[in-house]
Amino acid sequence: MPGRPHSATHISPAGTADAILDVAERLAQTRGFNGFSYADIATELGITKASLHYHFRTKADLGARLMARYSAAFSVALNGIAAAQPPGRKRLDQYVELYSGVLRGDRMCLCGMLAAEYTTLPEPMREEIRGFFDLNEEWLARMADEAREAGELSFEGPAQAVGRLILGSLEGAMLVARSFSDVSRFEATAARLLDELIPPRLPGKPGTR
Amino acid sequence: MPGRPHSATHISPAGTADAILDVAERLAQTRGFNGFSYADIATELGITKASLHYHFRTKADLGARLMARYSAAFSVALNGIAAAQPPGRKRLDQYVELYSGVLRGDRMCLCGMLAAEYTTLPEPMREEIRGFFDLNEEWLARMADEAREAGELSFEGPAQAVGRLILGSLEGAMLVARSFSDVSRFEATAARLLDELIPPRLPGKPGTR
DNA sequence: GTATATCTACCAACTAGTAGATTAATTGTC
DNA sequence: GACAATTAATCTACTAGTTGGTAGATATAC
Repeated sequence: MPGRPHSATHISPAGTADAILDVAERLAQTRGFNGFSYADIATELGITKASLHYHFRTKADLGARLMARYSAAFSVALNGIAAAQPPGRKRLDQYVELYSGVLRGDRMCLCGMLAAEYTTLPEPMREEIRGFFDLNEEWLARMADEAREAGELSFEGPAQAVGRLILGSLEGAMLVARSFSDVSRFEATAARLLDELIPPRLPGKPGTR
Repeated sequence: MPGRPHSATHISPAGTADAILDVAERLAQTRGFNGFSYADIATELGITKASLHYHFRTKADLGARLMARYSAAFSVALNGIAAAQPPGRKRLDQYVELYSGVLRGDRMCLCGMLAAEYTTLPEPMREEIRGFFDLNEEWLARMADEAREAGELSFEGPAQAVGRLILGSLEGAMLVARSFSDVSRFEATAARLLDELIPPRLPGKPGTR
C-alpha cells in the first residue's frame, strides 16, 4: 500500500509522516529524545522500523523536523495571542496557559526537555532549541514592553531581561511541577511570577486582580 | 588488586566507589542518566564493567546512591550558608552562586537534569528527586521568611510560594543558559528575580545594592 | 583462610540503520 | 480506455554495535 492519502475511506492521520511525528513528539515530551527508539514508534503505529526510516532517514533527521514543526506551531500560537488580546497582563496569562495545557497532558515543553539532553543532541537539533528560546524570549520581551506602556506591568531596565526571566521561570516551574504530577503547583508559581511584575496600586494588594 | 585504599603510595580517590560516583555524577549532569552507560564509566576509570557491578549492583542502584550523596552534600552547603550569613538577601545570593558554580563546570543541577528524565527513572530515584526539591523549597522559604522579617525582602502570602518560585526559576534559567553556554545569562536572570522581591526603597532604584 | 575486589568471558535484549523484494497507486503513451 | 513504466510506501530479513547484567576464576590483603 503506497501510503494513506489515497484511500479516501480511511480518515486516519493525514499522512504517515505526520502520524510518526505525533507519536515521536509525545514520547520526546514525556521520556526525552534519548528515552525512546524507532521500535517504540513503529510498534505503536503498527508499522515496521524500516518504514520509519523511509520517512525519516535518521533519528537526528526525525528530531530536527520534529522541533521545526513544534517551533512553527508555537509561533502561530504566539501570534494568535498577540492578535486576540490588547497589550496587557492577559497576554502573559494566555502564554502561561499554553504551558499549563502541555503539563496537563503529562508532558514537558519539548524544547525544555531537549535542552536537558542538549549535549547529546546533533547540531541541527541544538540550533532549533536555541531558536525556540530566542523566539519565546523575544515575544515575551515585546509583550512585556507593551504591557508596561499600557501601565499593566511595572519593571525597570530592558524588556529582554524580563522575557528571559519569564521563559526560564516557566520552564523550570514546569520541570519541578511535573515531578510532583501537580499542575496547580505550576499555575500558582506562574501566577506568582507575573504578580511580582505588577505595579503596586495604591489601594489594594498587588496580585489581586 | 583489592581496591586502592591499601596502596598508600597512590593518593587518588579515597575509594573506588567514590571515584565511580564522581564520574557518574559528572556524566549525569552533562548528558543525563540515560545519556551514559556503565561502559562509559568503566573506560574512563580504566576498570571493567564487572567491577562496576560489584560496587553498584544495578544502574538504578547507582542512580539512587548518586542522588542521595548529592542531596546530602547540598544539604550541608545550605546549612553552611545559613550559618555563615545573617538573615537577608545575601543568603539567597550565595544560593544562586551554588548554581552558578555548577553551570561554570558546564553542568546542570543533577536533580533538574533527572527531573527531565523523571518518567524513565525507577521509583527510588524519583523519590530522591522529589526529596531534593522539597529540601530546597523549604530552605528557600525559611530564608525568604527570615529575610522579610529583617526588612530585606518584600513579598506577600506564604513564604512557601516564594521558595517554589525561586527554585523553579533557577532550575529553568540554568537549563536555558546552558543551551547558550552562557553563565552570565543565568546570573543576570537570577539577580533580576531576586531584585523583584526587594522592597521598594524611597530613594534609589530597586536592584541597586 | 576468609573477605574484598578485580578480572575474563559471556549473554540476551535492544539500538539505529541497510538491502532488497513486494505491493499498489500514478502517470505517460498509444 | 487499456497498458506499460514509474513512483511511493511498505515489508522481511539482516547487520554491527551497545546496553545492563551474570558466572566464575583469580588475586590480594588482613
